[in-house]
Amino acid sequence: MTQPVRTAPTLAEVAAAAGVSRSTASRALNDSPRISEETKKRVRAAAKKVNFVPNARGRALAVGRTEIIAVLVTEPLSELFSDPTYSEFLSGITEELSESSYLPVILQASSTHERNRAREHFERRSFDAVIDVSPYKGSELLEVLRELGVPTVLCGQLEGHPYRDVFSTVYSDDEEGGRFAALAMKDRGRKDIVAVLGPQDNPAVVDRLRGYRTVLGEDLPGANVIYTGWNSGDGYQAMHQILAREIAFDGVLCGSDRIAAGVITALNEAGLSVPADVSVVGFDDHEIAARCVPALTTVRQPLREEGHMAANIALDMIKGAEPTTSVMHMQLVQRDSL
Amino acid sequence: MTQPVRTAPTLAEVAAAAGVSRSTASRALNDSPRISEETKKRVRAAAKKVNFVPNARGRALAVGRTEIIAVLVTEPLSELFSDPTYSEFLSGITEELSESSYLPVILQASSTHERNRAREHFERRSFDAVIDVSPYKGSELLEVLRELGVPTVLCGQLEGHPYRDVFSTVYSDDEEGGRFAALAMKDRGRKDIVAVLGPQDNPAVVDRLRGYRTVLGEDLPGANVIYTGWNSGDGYQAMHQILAREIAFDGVLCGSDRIAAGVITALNEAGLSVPADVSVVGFDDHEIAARCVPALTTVRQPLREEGHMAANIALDMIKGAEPTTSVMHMQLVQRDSL
DNA sequence: ATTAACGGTGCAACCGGTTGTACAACCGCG
DNA sequence: CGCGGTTGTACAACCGGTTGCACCGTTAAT
Repeated sequence: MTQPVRTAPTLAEVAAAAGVSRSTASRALNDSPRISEETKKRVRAAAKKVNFVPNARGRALAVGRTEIIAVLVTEPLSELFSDPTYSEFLSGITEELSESSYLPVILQASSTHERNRAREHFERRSFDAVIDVSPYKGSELLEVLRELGVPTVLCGQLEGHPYRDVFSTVYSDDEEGGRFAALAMKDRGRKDIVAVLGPQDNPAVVDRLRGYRTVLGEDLPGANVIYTGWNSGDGYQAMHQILAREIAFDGVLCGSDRIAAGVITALNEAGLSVPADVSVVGFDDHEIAARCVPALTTVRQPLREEGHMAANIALDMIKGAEPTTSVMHMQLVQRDSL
Repeated sequence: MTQPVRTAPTLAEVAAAAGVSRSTASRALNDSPRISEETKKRVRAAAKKVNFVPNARGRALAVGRTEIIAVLVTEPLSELFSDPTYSEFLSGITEELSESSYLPVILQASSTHERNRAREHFERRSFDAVIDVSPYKGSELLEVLRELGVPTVLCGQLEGHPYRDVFSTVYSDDEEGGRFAALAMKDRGRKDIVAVLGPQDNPAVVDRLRGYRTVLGEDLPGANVIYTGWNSGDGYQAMHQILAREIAFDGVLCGSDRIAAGVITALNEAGLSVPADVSVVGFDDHEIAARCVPALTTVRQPLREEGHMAANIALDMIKGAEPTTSVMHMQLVQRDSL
């Protein structure tokens, strides 16, 4: 039982233990070419012996970086948590940054109060870069980040791209995804389409619908478009509403795989067979998609790759790279529900 | 259109603008009693004028604190995200800390790789305290934190309390919650009980079951205990299995409100009425509970308050307080499903 | 009138690293 | 032998704040 509350060893102690100066110790540990192999070995041994780890605060001050990247979440956490696509995306970020010395941390800023706190820490330069996961809200913060010149990556397309020249952007081409889903329906010969989408104010939803329309035109009448939440329960309920209307339809485009799962359940309960009577196409290629019965044909959104991309761009911007915009491409995953 | 990439003003600039020394400027801004009101005003005006915000890195080095508290998540994010109780708890932490100058950040450490990264940043003293949201896994990290003497709060009861003397602990009394739910069943005269719980390896589940058993004894036979996931779909499926067994039961104890929602759906589909034929009791008092039909009787877990408590303990420990253990109490919320 | 007390301020050291530059020791060369 | 050129190291400044202490000018007490 070693006693804790050990005070951390400093570089000076390492230097003393190795019989060199602080500067030499620092260079040795940072593998500077100016230090002899001999000395490096001795310093490394000393560092290991006293369990030296460079103090983040001192290092940050000296090098002008904290090596921490904030992943900014401006939605309520509960909303974030209810959308499983986020977790995939966030994992992508973490995964990529774990190759570097940078640490991603999630920063919640949903309430005004929280946003003010976040703002303060941005002003204090607590983070080297910011990845904004849902830049649709909280634009005051974006304004602050712009003014401060903090490297920032927006995940999602901003209408009118007000910050295009200052911030980088990463997003999946939702319109393309919509086209892919709609094309699949069309190829299958489906003519009377219903769409059960996510929230109407969600930009991705808007874009996907535009994609649907590009392909389907009047085969997807406005009355057949329903906006709802992202969950299977929402899909279930929406499909019940549609069935109650007693309109004819032979295809359902869904805003998420979970919506699709609910839709299929409702269809089955109504005695309709998928895909014999009705074709269903999901969105996201969430793990639930493969487990559906029948397995769900869906549009895969490269979320993890998007995370990688966002992280890499952030790193590049820290090194001084210019802002860029990169678009990730969607992909149709053929399974059995079409 | 002001141009960005402004380099941040330093304390020296403020001092110059106010015609005082750096030290005086610092004290004035920190409201030291040794500075005259006159001077404070002048310095504050100067600071405001040049938009001064103290640099986190310099400040951190000087005061020995980063003013950042890590909320450590050792489960996969997806798991965290699938459990809505977390979001409530996390909000509690954020809420409480937003009153202080501390910033909570979520640190994901599910993979070994991520854990190593986290470990490094702990060793570098990047954070003033750590709140471990799910201390059941990743004990190597706990060991590191103990050795480093980083103030740490564990959220959840650890078997054997191996770190009781070093870390603080906050948890809800799950066993008590189990007793409350079971007592309600008993008072209602229910004799044949079924339990649809969360994952078997979850400590809260174990404790709750113990609470059930304390009250019900043989009214809850082992064969009637089903372990499953936390979602309504899981509850739905579990109840189907139970119904297929054709055993007699008149009460269902559920591990979460969402499980309960699924259970009720399944019961209704089977032609059983809640609460006339079967009583159902949930857990958590999640928002879904009040919206259920019939409205769900459930055990309220004071998640938000638990978050407040964890945050406060962390702050106290940073100031040097001894580790403490605090138990939050459960509460039965009577509604219509019993 | 001298001095102690005190409020207000500045100097300089410090937190823990990194880095520009000076310098000493050594080499080979003319 | 003296020179320029390497190589390896140390000194000291610096990053941007905070803080112990000395010092100044007042005013009150003796």
